[in-house]
Amino acid sequence: MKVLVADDDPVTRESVQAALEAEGFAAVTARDGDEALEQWRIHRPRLLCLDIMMPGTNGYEVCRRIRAEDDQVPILFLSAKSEEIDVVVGLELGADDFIRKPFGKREILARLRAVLRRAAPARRERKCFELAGLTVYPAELAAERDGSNIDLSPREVAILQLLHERVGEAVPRHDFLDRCWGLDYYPDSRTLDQHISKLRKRIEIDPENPVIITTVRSVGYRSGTLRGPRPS
Amino acid sequence: MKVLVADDDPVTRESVQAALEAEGFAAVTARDGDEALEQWRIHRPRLLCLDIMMPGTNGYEVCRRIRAEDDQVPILFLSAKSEEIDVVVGLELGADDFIRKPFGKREILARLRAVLRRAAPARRERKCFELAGLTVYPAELAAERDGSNIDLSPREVAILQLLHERVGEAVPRHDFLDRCWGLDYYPDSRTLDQHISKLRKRIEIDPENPVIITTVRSVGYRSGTLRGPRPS
DNA sequence: CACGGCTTTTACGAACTTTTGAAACAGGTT
DNA sequence: AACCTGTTTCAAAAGTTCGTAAAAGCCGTG
Repeated sequence: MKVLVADDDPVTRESVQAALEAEGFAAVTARDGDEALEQWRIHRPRLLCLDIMMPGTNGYEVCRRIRAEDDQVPILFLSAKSEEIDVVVGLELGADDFIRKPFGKREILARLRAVLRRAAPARRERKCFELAGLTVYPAELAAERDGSNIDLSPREVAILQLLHERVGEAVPRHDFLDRCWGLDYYPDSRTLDQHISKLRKRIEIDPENPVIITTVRSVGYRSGTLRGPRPS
Repeated sequence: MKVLVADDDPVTRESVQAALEAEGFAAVTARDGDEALEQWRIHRPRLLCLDIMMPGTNGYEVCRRIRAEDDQVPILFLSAKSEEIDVVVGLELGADDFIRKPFGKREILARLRAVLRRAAPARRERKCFELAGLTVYPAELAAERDGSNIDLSPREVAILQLLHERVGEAVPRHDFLDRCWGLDYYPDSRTLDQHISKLRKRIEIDPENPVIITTVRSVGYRSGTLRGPRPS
């Protein structure tokens, strides 16, 4: 997830960058407002942290210009002088949060996540879905089959969700890694197989002859069948 | 939908008003606590945003007086950046959320809607609610199980309330911190676990095998089981 | 300003999950 | 049948997350 950090003070800039990168964000940096705008156009980060006081174009102005093009992307202001932050500015520019310096690594990460969570598409996942007799409740990290409950880990739910989204399709292994593990993560090992194996043991009636998750050799896995579903 | 905004700072008051009106709410405003009470009697808004520090009758006091007449209407506190929000006091008074200034338009709208959504279906429960055999009396800061009484702190009530609102769901740890501790709280520690642990010792029959509050590893906690128990 | 009662943090073991490497296995080809 | 390729399983190593006791921190009281 790309995040833009704009601050003229190299110490702040770099420490924020380091904190973000340590948590798996890709930080793009800028030294001043104009550079921020330029980087914004190039990278289109999913979130911006803007220092208010910067040489040249200041943070407010950068915000205003970005808002002209995109009124969605979350913007978080950093400021050295708390007194100068004005509530009205926050409301009018569409800022999402303000953080006063000095701030801790934990604080900025927590707020940034809060902002992302809030800005995230308010999509309410459907309450449950079914996969060959197994009812999965994503919000509850649980599933049910024949009346008995099975707890699932977030990863397992993600796997089942992906299979459900593409029922009948052979979903390539790589897509699972992408979706369930995160983009640039690439275990070149038996990780996925292992998860599938464990999952089968818990959700299949007969794990030796899987019905819910079937293997598609040299491609990946599939749930359900194209047309003509008969496990006969 | 009528909303009352009480704040002695005209800038905040007017910008919040504008933000609300832009989204289709009818904002009624008040400059201080007494005016807020007066407007409350006249308009009976469906939601209140109260600044904590106001000349004369402060926000907490306004809340207390309104609660004497109506323990349903959602109340949301605004607080200036410098003051510590006393979440415990707020929870005791029956506050529904806290917002720290300065705040973004999106933040206040998001929180306001969240509060409304929460309050809408199951209005503040009559007097009590049940959670796996435990009857909780929020107003009395107490619970009852098998006839014996258990005293609870406001924080504990808040935790149980959140679990009740989302029975069956795996409620993320962060949601507890947000709701039960308030903003600006970034514990890097086992604070939540500690509270859960203490709570379990007092409310569970067998704290080693919790039934009321179960943990959902890597997510948070859950109470109860699947909501739609049978899609049969 | 010490004391008691809370709450939060620290510290660390226990429990659980994920990853990995090795080896057995299965399907399809030659 | 021998081979090649990709999959499954196993067991153990790594890595996380959780629970809790104990220490530290807070706050109002006497």
